[in-house]
Amino acid sequence: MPRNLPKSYDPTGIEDRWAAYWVEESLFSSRPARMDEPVFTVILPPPNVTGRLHMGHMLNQTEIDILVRWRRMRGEQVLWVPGTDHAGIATQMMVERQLAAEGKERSRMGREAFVERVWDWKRHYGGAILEQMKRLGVSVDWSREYFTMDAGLSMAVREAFVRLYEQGLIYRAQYVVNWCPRCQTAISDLEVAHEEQEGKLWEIRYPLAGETGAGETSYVTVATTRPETLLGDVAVAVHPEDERYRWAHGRRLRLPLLDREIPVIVDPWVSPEFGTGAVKVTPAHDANDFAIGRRHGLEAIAVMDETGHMNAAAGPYAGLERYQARKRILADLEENGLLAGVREHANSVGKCDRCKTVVEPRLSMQWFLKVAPLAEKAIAAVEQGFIRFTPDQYARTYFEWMRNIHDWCISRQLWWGHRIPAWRCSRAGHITVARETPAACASCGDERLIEETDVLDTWFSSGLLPCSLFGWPNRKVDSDRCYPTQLLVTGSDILFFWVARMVMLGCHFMLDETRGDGSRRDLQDAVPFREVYIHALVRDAERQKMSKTKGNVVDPIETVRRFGTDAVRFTLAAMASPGTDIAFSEERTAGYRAFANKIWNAARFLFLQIERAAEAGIDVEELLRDAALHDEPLHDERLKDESLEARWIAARLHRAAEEVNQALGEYRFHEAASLIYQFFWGDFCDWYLEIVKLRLDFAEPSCRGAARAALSTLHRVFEAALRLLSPFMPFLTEEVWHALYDGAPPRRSIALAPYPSAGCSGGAAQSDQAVEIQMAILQELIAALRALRKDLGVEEKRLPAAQLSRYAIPSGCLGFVLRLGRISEIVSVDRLAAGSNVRSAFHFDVAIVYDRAADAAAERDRLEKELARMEKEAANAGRQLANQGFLAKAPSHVVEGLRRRAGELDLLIPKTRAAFDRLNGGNRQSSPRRADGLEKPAD
RNA sequence: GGGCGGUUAGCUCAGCCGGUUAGAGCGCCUGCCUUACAAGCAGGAGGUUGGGGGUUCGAGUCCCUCACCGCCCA
Repeated sequence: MPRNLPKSYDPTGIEDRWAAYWVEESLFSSRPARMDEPVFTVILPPPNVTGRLHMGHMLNQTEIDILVRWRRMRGEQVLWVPGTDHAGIATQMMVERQLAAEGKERSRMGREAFVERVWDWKRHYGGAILEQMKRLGVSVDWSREYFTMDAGLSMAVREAFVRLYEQGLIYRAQYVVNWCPRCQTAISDLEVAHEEQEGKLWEIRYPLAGETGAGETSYVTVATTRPETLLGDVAVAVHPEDERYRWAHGRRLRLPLLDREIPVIVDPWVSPEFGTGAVKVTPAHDANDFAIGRRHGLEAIAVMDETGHMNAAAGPYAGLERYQARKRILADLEENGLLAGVREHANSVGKCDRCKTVVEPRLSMQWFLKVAPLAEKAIAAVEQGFIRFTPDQYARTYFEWMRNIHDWCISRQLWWGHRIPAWRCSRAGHITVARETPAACASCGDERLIEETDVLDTWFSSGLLPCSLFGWPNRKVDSDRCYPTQLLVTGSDILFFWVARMVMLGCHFMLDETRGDGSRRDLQDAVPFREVYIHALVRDAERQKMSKTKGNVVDPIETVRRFGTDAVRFTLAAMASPGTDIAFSEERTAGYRAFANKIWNAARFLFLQIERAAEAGIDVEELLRDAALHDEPLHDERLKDESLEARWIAARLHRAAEEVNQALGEYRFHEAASLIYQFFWGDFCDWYLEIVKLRLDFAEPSCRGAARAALSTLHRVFEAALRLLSPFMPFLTEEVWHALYDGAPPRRSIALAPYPSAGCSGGAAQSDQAVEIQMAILQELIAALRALRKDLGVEEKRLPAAQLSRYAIPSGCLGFVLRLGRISEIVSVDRLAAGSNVRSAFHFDVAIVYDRAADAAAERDRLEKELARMEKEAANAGRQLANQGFLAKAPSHVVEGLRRRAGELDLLIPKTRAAFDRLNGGNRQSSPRRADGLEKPAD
């Protein structure tokens, strides 16, 4: 990498090159070189194998990558394991669509051929999202890439299933489950999204059977939102205390349209306030009705098939699609005079999370996991602090869910996934659950076994990842080193789906597991991870949720192409304040692209100086070699740079490093990003670079020593700052860092270099603080000079003289004050002339000698505002300092600080007021007077 | 219905254990192609911290309440 950089930073080719280099060099593979040391293990939340990278992934991966790069640079052994999820429903749908395009159908090709076809698809297209991750340069260990259907992971899934079954925690039962008629599978409660929707509540008369009662007592009116399920009704239920229906207790009704006789039953579950107070009971198509049916020994009549069409039991309506059936049934009821009324009714409709089809509760045989015993341990693990959530309010959400948990329906009627290891014998229908395909029924020895066709919920396998990825239940070595993982970073949307289930399964299985040395794990070491950081959602710039239908989806790869990965990463980090959603904005990203360019140009400046030094005959390479990887830029005795700016920039670097390290430790990405931004741009570029320009005079023999020292400081601070930035902007820093070492860096990558720390002094030392205070005064002085120039309208090219009182510029600093303040000379005087060319600060009064006055109106305005502000503040301070309560109770540094501030105001207010008064007086004169006047002393 | 979070500059957001003058980026205004950078430099304007009440020597920060917005669960 030559030190010859183009004028502006173009990430395009550079990023591709380094992304490839990091993968080729296996830079982030964790060789188990140090077996005895703990490994900082992180699992990538597996994206769907069908997925394409979206902003949520990029945020997630940027955050993990920053933390992981940071820890790696701090010398920890880090292992970040990437992989993908087989995503049962999504992948099956994808391949079915592909087949449909070829005029083929899954059912006709058979299970084996279909599954083979999905594997084909996976081999061809399944790696897309991982390739995108490679392009983004995430520092994962690619040699450990996983797929949830891999043999080892599948074996763990089977083992987990069998064990849970043997422990009585998995059972098979007829139950009303959430059924998606489009996906044609059961889904879990979590996969149903409830939506408030304007619907209707129909009131239907069920006449008394076998007798013709009179008026109100000749029928019972029920209310329902799903009239088509009426065909499966087996009873009408009322509340036992509901006086309106006491007459109907024990009577029988005639089910409209089908003429089946059904009883009126009483059950306290019925809410008299809802609808008419009488509800139809359809055990096969409603979970609550199913429970009532059980209590009353009622049969369940299914009237729909798995596609949402009416079946034979629906009599004349058989074959109709459910909403067609609803229409027809309503029309027929109306015709028969049985429709008593229709009301608008807002009800919550459950939709399939994946395809948005309205879910149809359906009675079917499914496999369930009894979660209560698992939840108990999962709750204890968080309660006892073995798992910590950030932001911590998620712990409460987690508890809320865990404490109200229902059994988990884990079977799916799909072909793609982990097939449930169960067999049913043909003789008696006994179930045999086994690790290996059994030869005969475990109960009756029947050899005619039928394998279960259902597969497991995808989350069942991802829930096992922390265990299965590190070899559970076989290899202990990896588990001992890598389990528990240290950190999980993920979005709140999968808190229950994934996080909670990993905790349940991890605690359950690992608690039984012994380590390699035979010792048992307690709950503290059975948890799947020690820390969970939950990040926010990425929204668009208008804070709208990104969605394909709205068309406001920001494609990260496209955005990266336009602004560079580093800029996008930095944007995400800078906006990732814990607990707050990110409104992703392109303007902001453009701003951080500018930041990248700024650093690029700072590098160009440094390289130019190195070149100039070399031309002047200085042994630059030696200088740079000595400077490699120094966190203490000023600790080299041979190159002691004792200038104020050198000591200042070193102090700032240490302070920034200390604060960045602390912020990252607490997942405050936005704070870390902003600290680095402020340091690099605000301190290093705006001030230090401008000052150091004056020192780099290699030609003048008397300055050579100082110039050499200054170049060394410049180089060291810049190099350390690159390392500070590297986890946030890995590409730019890698490129510049390699260039800095002219292609022969001390490590293969900046990512393997040490992260800057607060320095051996442990942060800003006493002397550093004095330097920072001194520098702050000089900055204020320079700012005052610049403001004065502007007020007085001094032409850009002109360098007027200045006068200064009450302050002596420290030795060695005059040069840069003149240069940055853009003045020709600065004369110390005892008292300054008064006029609009004067600015006062607590530490100094300064004036610019110029033949024009400032705009009086603007100046008056400014002074008036300043005066008002200061007077208000002084009054406030005065009141507080006179308050005995404050003096007695406030901590001493607060009181001291306020006293000091009051002292400053005591000095500044009279000065400002005098200047203001003078300006008012002066204004009465017709023409602007000369403002260079020394005729009147300032107060 | 239950739970959680939010409301701070034109916009997007910080603001830690309550403590001295509420910050940043972008945008805006003014002037500059000052040899690293116009993706830049310099100077500036911009705030009754959603309303009301309380605790406190002291409240953007803690408590109560109202209004509005959002998320999760049923």
